[in-house]
Amino acid sequence: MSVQERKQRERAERERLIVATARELAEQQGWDAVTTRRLAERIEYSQPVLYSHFRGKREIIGAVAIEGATEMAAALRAATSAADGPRTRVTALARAYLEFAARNPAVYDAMFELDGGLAFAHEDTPQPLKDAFAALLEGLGEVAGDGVHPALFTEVFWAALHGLATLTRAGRLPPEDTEPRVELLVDRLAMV
Amino acid sequence: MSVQERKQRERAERERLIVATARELAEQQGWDAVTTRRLAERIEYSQPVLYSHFRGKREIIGAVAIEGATEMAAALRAATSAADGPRTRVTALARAYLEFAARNPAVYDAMFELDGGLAFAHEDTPQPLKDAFAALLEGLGEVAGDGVHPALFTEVFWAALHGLATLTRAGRLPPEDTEPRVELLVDRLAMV
DNA sequence: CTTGATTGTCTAGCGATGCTAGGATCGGAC
DNA sequence: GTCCGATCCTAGCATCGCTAGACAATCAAG
Repeated sequence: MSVQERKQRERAERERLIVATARELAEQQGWDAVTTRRLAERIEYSQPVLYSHFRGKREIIGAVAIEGATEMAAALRAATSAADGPRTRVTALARAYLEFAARNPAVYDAMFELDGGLAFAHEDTPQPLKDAFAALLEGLGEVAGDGVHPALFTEVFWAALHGLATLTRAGRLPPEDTEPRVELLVDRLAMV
Repeated sequence: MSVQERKQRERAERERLIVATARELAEQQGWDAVTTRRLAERIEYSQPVLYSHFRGKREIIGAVAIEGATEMAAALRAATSAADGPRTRVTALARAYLEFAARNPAVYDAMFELDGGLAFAHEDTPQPLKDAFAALLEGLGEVAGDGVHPALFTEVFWAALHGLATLTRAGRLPPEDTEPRVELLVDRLAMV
């Protein structure tokens, strides 16, 4: 039995290596540079090995997205738990979100811009994605205001953050004024 | 001279045909289906003809984006001019924006999701793009609130709309609650 | 220890992509 | 009628995601 277990471990290890390498390559040179050939060469295996772990490139992107969602949830919770008072918490959450997007552009793309073949807003949505939204909800629900459903408020606030993140990174918004934008957003949207 | 003029006219006409066909094909089957071969076949010319008009596929996407920006600006102005009172205007603007994105997904992608090789937030930004932002500014500047720069307010409001548009279309947000989201956004962000 | 089968991996190749070089063809100018 | 330049197409390159089939390593059975 031990032999099979070892093989399973090695297989899982290699799968992690694939995901980590894809992510690294995407962060370094963009997702366009993440071709199955280059990826295979970097992990020092041949192309078909990738397909014994994932159904295709989409699933690899999806795996990076899930990994990213886990990290984002942790980053958001770390930011909110270090702040006291609803207003401070929301601001910290917003900054943490935008910083995560700015520091991990490829991961953010995998989560929200690219097609990773993941389900959203369904029951079969992967747990890490649900959890990332839950982390948003935890920090934002308390400032939704009277008579406003926390989930609805979170969706709107999240959409605003997502818009700021993507438009800024795509060069549609000048990056200098990020801070006043965040303050305006929190000032107006959050009922504190 | 007349011969040259006719040829120029025909050339311009063919260029319009290329852009219109690319847009049509993208709306019908998505941008992935817009390959240079398929596009060439539809306009009944060979592939290289495309490259005598555009530097590459990116520039074709960019041309669709510019065309879309012109239309969006017109749609936004039509919506705001038909409404009276700041509050009604902003709501109409938001609805018009989201409706444009929902009804012209491929064009919206060309403008904001794909790389059309266009400059943004610079002096060499194409005029239609500047004008679309100007249309937003016209409708939103008056509700920025005291001490808030209209351009900054417009950026934030726009980012929120963009986030709603993209997250909804990508299936990240359930589409049913679009209307309450818009109302919440206008309620909170606009100082009316 | 040998054998046979199963598992794992690689080489080679398919169709499709964006893009380009070089030859053919057509039309206007003399 | 003849030439020349502009215009367009055929053919091809490198690269893409993905897969079939050959090959080698590994393990259980005799």
